[in-house]
This record gives sequence, structure tokens and C-alpha cells, in this order.
Amino acid sequence: MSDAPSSAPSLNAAQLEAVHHLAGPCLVLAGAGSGKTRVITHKIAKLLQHGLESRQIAAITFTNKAAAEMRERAKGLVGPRAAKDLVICTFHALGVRMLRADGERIGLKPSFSILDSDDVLGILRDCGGHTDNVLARRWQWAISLWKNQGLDADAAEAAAADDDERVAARVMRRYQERLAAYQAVDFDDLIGLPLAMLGRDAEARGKWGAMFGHVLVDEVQDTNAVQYELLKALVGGAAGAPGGAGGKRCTPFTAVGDDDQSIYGWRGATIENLRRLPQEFPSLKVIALEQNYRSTGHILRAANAVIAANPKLFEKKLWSEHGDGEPVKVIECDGEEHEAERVVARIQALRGGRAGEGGTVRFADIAVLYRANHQAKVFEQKLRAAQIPYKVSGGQSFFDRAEIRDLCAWLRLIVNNDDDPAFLRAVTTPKRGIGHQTLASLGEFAAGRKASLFEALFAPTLSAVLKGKAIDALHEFGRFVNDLEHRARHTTGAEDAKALLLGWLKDIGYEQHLLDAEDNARLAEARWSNVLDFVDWIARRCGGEITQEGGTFESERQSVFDAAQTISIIVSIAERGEDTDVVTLSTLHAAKGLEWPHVVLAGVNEGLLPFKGAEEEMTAERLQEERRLMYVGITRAQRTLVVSWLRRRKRGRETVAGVPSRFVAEMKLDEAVAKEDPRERLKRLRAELAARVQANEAARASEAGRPAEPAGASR
DNA sequence: CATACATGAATTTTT
DNA sequence: TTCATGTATG
Repeated sequence: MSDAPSSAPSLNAAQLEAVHHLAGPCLVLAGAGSGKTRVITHKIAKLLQHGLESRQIAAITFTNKAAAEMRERAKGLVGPRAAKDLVICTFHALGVRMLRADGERIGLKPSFSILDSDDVLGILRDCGGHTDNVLARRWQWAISLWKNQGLDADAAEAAAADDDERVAARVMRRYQERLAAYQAVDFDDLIGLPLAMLGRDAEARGKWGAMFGHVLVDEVQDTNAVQYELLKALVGGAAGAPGGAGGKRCTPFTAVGDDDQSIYGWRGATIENLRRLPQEFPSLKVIALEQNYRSTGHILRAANAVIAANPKLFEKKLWSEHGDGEPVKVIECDGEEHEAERVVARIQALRGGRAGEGGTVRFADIAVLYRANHQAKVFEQKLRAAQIPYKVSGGQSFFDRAEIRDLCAWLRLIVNNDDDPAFLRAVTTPKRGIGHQTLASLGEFAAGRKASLFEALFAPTLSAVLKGKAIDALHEFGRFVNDLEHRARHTTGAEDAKALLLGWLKDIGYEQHLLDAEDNARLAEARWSNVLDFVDWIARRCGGEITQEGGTFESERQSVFDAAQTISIIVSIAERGEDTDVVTLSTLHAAKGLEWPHVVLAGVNEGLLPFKGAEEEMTAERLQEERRLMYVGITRAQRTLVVSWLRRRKRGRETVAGVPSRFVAEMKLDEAVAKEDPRERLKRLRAELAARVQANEAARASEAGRPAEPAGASR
């Protein structure tokens, strides 16, 4: 995907400087397309040359995908053997590692569970009495943001601005108590708890502070306050701990990022971190990568012009040795449909293009980017109509599917019997004659004894509150789980693991459950096939093979139990065919880090691209982030860029007049609007007419005998 | 309890 | 317009 172009066979001066600065803290301001992954991987190689062990080098990313890609690139550079022990993972994965190793120091069992957002939502609903989903979701959001800022429930309550926030803070307190009781953590805790652990426990601090000889962090501009603190704690500088090392001897590190591409402020990322870095590490070496290897001059100038309107943290201006290329085009469309049609026409034109230079354009060379997911819909329609293959980025991920979550709940329960949310999901999936009533009684009983549901289930005194049949069902469930756990601990190797898992699915009758629950048989089948994929995947892990997007790695053979421990954190396993030739539809956010020869930025309207909610005001900061988003969009393009906006835009029910985004003017394009090819316009009108005629005919046919709709009058 | 209808609300997303 | 949630009804 974002492979270094062959036009850059060796590192440029700035890249070399970044790679060679091994001794102290280093900030690499990597402009879009400036070869930042190359710098990171080459620096890893350099560190190895200088005698660091693989295991002493940590490269931290934000997504599993980025981690897999980086590992792959590193492997290509230093060979599989050296790459194997490199610690290349996400912040969260590193957190898991730390907690599994030493979490007991802060009272966490090594087998703690990781809750997904569904579980969290369920617990929050519970904590707040019987509340609706909407409110619970708001709490979830607020709590996550608080945690990202390093606030606990007390701090949140103290800082609460209104009653709603005070309530949320109190819910958060109860929520935290529940998590502790469940021996469970949420995603945010995976960062916060390791940090707390290092702050509180000198031994852990010593161990982890000495763990790495060099720490590299990708996309620093996306770090939130807690991640930043964790990074500092790991390198031993200005540790958050009272009486901490105070920046005496600090592990060298390399932070790589681009303040102009910070687009995740809304979920807690803060470029304040970048601002503080030079202050907190006075010896920080700041290196800007300004040579761009991706885009043509016209595109780069547009990008620079847009971002110039933002206040600067660090001075930086992209330039490239590529020629000017084609001018950026702006197109004006009547509405969403028209826009989609023009984009389709554009794609067809690119494909059929003059074979003069550059060879043929593949579908995979083209991307349509937009602000919000719902904008994909019209494009999907029109692309399908034109028989153009496409994929929509960020569709539902494999692990979000209900059937996979069901199975994950079972696995979690096996790993950690005290994981009550997992218990509740597993015990009712599939239905086994244990109903709400029974579970409510069990829950009450467990709460009274401060025990988990699973513990409570075996208590002799439980018979006082539950009748024979219910208790029998519960006991049978408990025995089944225990037995499964026992076998899971002792089963290793791919074949045995697969047999175990399939046997389990059969025992619980899961396939039948899917068929019963889904009235569409084909859908049920699709779900079952997902389940089988999942089983295969776990089995392969047990056999010592780990597959992620971007590659397959060898690791130790694991027991099913071990494999189950890691599943919550892994998100994407569905290796979507990377080399399939399809057009990409993506949000601007999801497009970050990717690039295409031909890019269309769609719906670049005032109100949509600088996004304006119903009754939120547009603060300067929000506007700046929107502008960075536009910048990210522009810099995805290698050779051609089309920016389109709508004269009529739908907002809710009504259609309102559309105004081009202020960012269009900020691009300072000299070429004016590109006119739609008159032949295309004619073609379109003809197609519209034909469609209407067809619709009328269909209506007449289906309503034969009844008074026909006033044909054509519906407009 | 399950289905049907009405009402209301609409970014961005990873782990 | 569409999706999801809440209520009313059989």
C-alpha cells in the first residue's frame, strides 16, 4: 500500500539525520508522504547494528494494521530472525503485555478479561439503574474521554460542569467497582492501568523503565494524555510518579508524527503533547521531513495552501521533485446523485484514458473520500449500476459480528470465570432454559455475597433462593464451562484445538442456534461460516501461526486457553484480498496513512467538510481540525485530485442550498471549475428519462387494473 | 411476549 | 431518508 516509491532508493539528508540520531530523544515531524515508515524501520535496523537486542526495541503504533505493516517492513530490512523479537505493537497490546506480566502488583489477576464496548455498555446500563441505551452511550463516551485524560471518577466529579456530568461521574465510580469485581478492564484501562502501575510500584517501574533501549512511537500527534504519560514512564523521563526519576537518565526515543495530520482530537488525542515534548525533553532533536515522495506539485501546493491557514506548531512545508502534474479540478454538482454519476464518469474516463503515458489505471488506483459514512451510499449505488467493483472501508469488522462476539464471550468466561458480562452472554447463548428470572436471582445472590456469578453458582446455599430445575441447569452449565476450561488448558496444536472447538460448538448446539435465530437461512449460513473461520483462526494460533493483515508470523505453540486470552484485543483477522482490483470508498479519517494515484474528495461543502452539527458552535479549534482533515484528504492523492461540491445538499429531511467549502477557496487553485463534458450531461439526461419511463411502465404493470399513479407528475 | 407502528435523531473510530 | 428505539397492541 504505502510502500516507499522506487524513486527514493536511499534516504535523504533529513531521513538520515533522523535515523542516525540514536543517543537522545528525537522528534521527527514527518509530513504526508515523506517516508516516515522508512525512517522508523531503518532506524530499527540501525539500532540493531549498534548492538541493541531485538527485544529491547519497541515500536508503538495505534492500530494493529500499522503494527503488522511495520513488522513486515522491518522484516524485509533486517530479516525474519532479527524481526521476530522486536516489540512492534499497539499501545493497547503493550498495555496488555505489561498487565499480564505484572498486573498482580495492582491487584489484577493475570487472566483478567478485556471488555468490548458492548459489555461496557451493558454494565453502564446496569450501574445507572434501568436506563436507555442513549444515555448509557453518552456515559460510555464521557467516561472514556475522562480516562483518556487521566481522570478517575473523583476527579471527574470534581470537574463536572453540570448535573449530567456529575451523574456520569457517579456512574463511573460504580462502573469501576464492577470492573474490579469482574477482574475486567476496558480498552482505556489498557493504557491507564499500566501507567498507574508504574507510578505506584517502584519495582515495576524499574523493570519496565529498563526494558527497552529505544522506544519509537508512530503517529505521536494521535496520542492522548495518558498514552503520552505512559510513553514518558517507559523512557524514564519526567515520570508521572511522585518522586520519580525526574528525567535524569532517560531511554532514548523517537517520536514520529505530523501535527498537521492530527484529526482525532474528538476522541481525546491532543497535540498539546507535541507542544510539551521540546519543553519536557530539552535535549530533544527536532527533525522535519519535508520532501514528499507521493504527490505532484499542484496537489502539494493545494495542500500547503490549505494548511497554511492553521496556526503553526512547527514550521514545515512540503516540496517534491515530481513535476507539477495535472491541476487539481473542482467540480460542481447538482446533488449527491449527480455527484456520484460524475465520479463514475470520471472513473470510466480514467480507465479508458489515453494509453499515452503511465499505462492503464486500475480500479485500485482510485479512491473516493468523504467526510461521513452515509455519503458512501449513493456512490455504492452508482458504482454497482456501472458495474465498477468497489470496497467500502471500515465496514463492520469481523469481530463486531454478533456470532463472533458470542463465541468470544465463551472464551472469556473460560479464561476468567469471574467475568460476569461474559457469563451472562454465554449462559444465554444459545438458550438453555436459564431465563431472566433465574439470572436475576443468581445476580442478587452473588451481589449479596460479593461473589461473581460463576462463583455463586456453586454455592451450596444457592438452593435457598433458586428452585431445582433452574439450579440444575446452572450447575450443568458450570460443570460444562469447567470441563471446557480444563480441556482448553491442555490442548495445543492446530488439529487438536480445532477438534476441541468444533466439539464445543456442537455441544452447545451453536449452528442450530444460528439457524433458529435467523429467519433468513442464507444469512444463518454466512454466520456459521464466519464461526468456522474463527475456529480455524484460533486453531492456527494454537499451532503457532499468527496471521494478521500484512503477514504471517511464527510464534510459540499455544494452548487454546492461551489463544483465548489474546482474542479480545485483536480486531482484524479477515484478510480482505489486498490485491483485488477495486475502487476504494472511504471516510477521510479511515484514509489516513493510505495513498492512491487518483483521488476524488466528495461533498466538499460548507457544513459538511468543515462539519457543522445541528447546534454546536464552530470553535477555532474544531475548524482547525477540520482543516487538517481536508489536508489529509488532499495529500492522499499521488497524481490527480478532484474536489467536488454540491449545489443542493440534503440536511435531515430538507434540501438546502449548498455552498462550496471554504477550504476550496483556500486551495488557491488557478484553474477554474471543470465543466462537465456536455456529452456526459446529455447521456445523463437521457438515462434519467429512460429510468423514469421504465419506472412508469413498472408501476403500470404492477398496478394493472387499478387507477394508475399520475405518471411523471410526481416531480 | 412478539410484532407493528410511530417518533426522533442524525460526524469522524481504534482498541 | 433511514435507522433505531420506545410504545401500543394482539
